[in-house]
Amino acid sequence: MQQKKLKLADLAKIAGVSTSTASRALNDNPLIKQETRERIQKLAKTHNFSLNAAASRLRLQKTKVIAVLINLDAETEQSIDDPFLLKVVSDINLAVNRQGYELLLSNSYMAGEDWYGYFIDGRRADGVIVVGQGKQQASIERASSAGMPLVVWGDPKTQAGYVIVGSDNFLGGQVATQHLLDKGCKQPLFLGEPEHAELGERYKGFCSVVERANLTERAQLLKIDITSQAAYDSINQKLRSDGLDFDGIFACSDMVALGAMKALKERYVSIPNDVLIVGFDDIAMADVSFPSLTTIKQDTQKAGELLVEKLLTQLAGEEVESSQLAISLVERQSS
Amino acid sequence: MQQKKLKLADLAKIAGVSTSTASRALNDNPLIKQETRERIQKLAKTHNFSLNAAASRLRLQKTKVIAVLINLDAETEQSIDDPFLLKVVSDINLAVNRQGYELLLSNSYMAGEDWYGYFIDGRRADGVIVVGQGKQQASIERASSAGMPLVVWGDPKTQAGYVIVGSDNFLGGQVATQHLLDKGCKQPLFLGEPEHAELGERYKGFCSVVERANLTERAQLLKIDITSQAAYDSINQKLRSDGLDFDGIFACSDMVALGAMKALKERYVSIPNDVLIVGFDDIAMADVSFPSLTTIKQDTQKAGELLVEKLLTQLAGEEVESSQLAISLVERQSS
DNA sequence: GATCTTAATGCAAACGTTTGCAATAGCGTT
DNA sequence: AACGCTATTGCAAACGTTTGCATTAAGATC
Repeated sequence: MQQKKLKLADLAKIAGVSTSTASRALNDNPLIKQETRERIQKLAKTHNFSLNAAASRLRLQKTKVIAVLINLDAETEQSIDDPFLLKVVSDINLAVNRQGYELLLSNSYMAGEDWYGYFIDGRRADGVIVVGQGKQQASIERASSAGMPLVVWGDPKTQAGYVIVGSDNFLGGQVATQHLLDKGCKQPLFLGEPEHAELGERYKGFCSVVERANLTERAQLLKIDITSQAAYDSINQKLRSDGLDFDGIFACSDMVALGAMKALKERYVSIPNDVLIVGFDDIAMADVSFPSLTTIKQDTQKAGELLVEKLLTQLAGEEVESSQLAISLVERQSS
Repeated sequence: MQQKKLKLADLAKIAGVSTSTASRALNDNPLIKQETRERIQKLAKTHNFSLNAAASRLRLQKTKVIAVLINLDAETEQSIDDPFLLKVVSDINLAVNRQGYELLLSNSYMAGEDWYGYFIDGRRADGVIVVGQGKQQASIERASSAGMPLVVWGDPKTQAGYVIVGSDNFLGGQVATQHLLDKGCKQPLFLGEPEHAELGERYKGFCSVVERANLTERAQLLKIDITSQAAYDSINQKLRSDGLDFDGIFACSDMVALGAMKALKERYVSIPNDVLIVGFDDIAMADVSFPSLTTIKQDTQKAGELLVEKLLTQLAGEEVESSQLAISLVERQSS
């Protein structure tokens, strides 16, 4: 079994130095002679010694932890199932680790109302990355103005008192829609939820292109919950009631696009011959579906890096600004 | 801006009691008069007071944190992209929170070799949930025999010195394969990686059913990396070199199944008329693909709850045993 | 050889909780 | 009036680091 936990003092005794020296040695403090440092570090390794993070955090008043707060709209407790969001979290995780920080995975359920108190005063994390602006914008705003180091994954165009990193959703909407038109679409349909911050920008992009092409009369908006199931259902229903009165879909996300695609395929509407489809996100499934899905790619890896970098800069006391990530059109069979 | 952080002593002073009383009051210790307790709790709320978790952990020698260690096979640093794994993590997160614990998201990159030292001695977490047995079984074994509270998501049939929670993969393989045969399949193909712990069991289930039906001669194994891309590539290549010499596929995961499906559809092989397909996991995409994918559903929510429950039981000092989750066949259009 | 400088190390306080034990107050019993 | 009992509360130590300051050792300078 495990022998009793070594503390720094024990290690120091073994090495025949004081705890201060041991501490400094482990932190590679140049005050300590190079040789001594190496000796103690080696000793620590052979004895499987680890510093007590709790003690260290108490003394240093910082945690080397970044909290990631997944901001679910749902009032209902439920796990995330959009693969895109999960990908974002996973890429943040990587970026966080690469900077030598650890990642506390949290959500509004744990953090309660007073995020500043919970995370910062509570010494659970040094800063927070919020994934998804959702409807809790009030909580974000409050935490931010309380001085909490904070970066949000959302739409950078949002006018807010906090730093936002996100794709250029407006441009993405334009590119996607323009692509539809270029491919001959005359009756474009937007499938999504314009109330939502990021998706709303995509819709605005859609509208601007449609207007420029004088197609406003023939364009449509189909408002749905942003799940593939809802997309499937509502396209189905629309086909039943209105028939096929559109020839191109810009879906607000890939999951939504895939749901719509399924409904169309079941009714033998040919993609891309009868209806063109463009999605958003570029999740793994976009490439694997049949026909494969044309989409707007969001660079989640870059996103993760940028979110973390901006947060660390804030922690260092410097001012930071929101920024927008470039998007790119990935052309596949559905268009 | 933020006024200076209140400490327990300050709150106590405001309330006109000692810190001990304040501490006990916040922890609802019955030593303190009911009335006093309520008064102090209310005061804490109005002043946005939060206990310093670092100090608390130092003193208590426990963290109320559970670490989730994602055990990637890949030597290459890379983010996870199998939606199923992410779903598992997300459901663990929920279960962890429901028990009043927090979730530290980690991976072998951060934890290094000496997991016990890093998590337990380092006072970063009270216990660890490992997702995926992967190839690091040695690290797991070592941590476990060092006495680390630990539960692994994997295949419960594995003979190992640690507690495992997982689906009945063998039975799942049998059910899936039997279903193929019931639907008239005469030349079943297993698509996956039999070396892998969980997938290997699925393959064994496949074999046992095939044997019982005297189809061993006509059954095939196609060994691939477990990504949809690899599945797509290898089915493509197989069609080119061998032609269509199978009429049913049991894919080791839904992502793999979807990759295979795409290859088949591109060559106008009809699903389910020419080839039946059954997957494993029941990710969201299984329902949305066209044709929708018959699959073996794993109950990730139950998994999350069970993993956490078993870990907490271990923390309480009791012995725990591995256990198997029931699986179920979800029949859709692909079969 | 006394003094100064520099390099390396040690001492002890502080971070903010929790808790065993001691202390106090209030009240009934003899 | 002294005592014992119970219900509350307070005192002070301990958890294991880190770091400002003091100290020591060793070499350099006059």
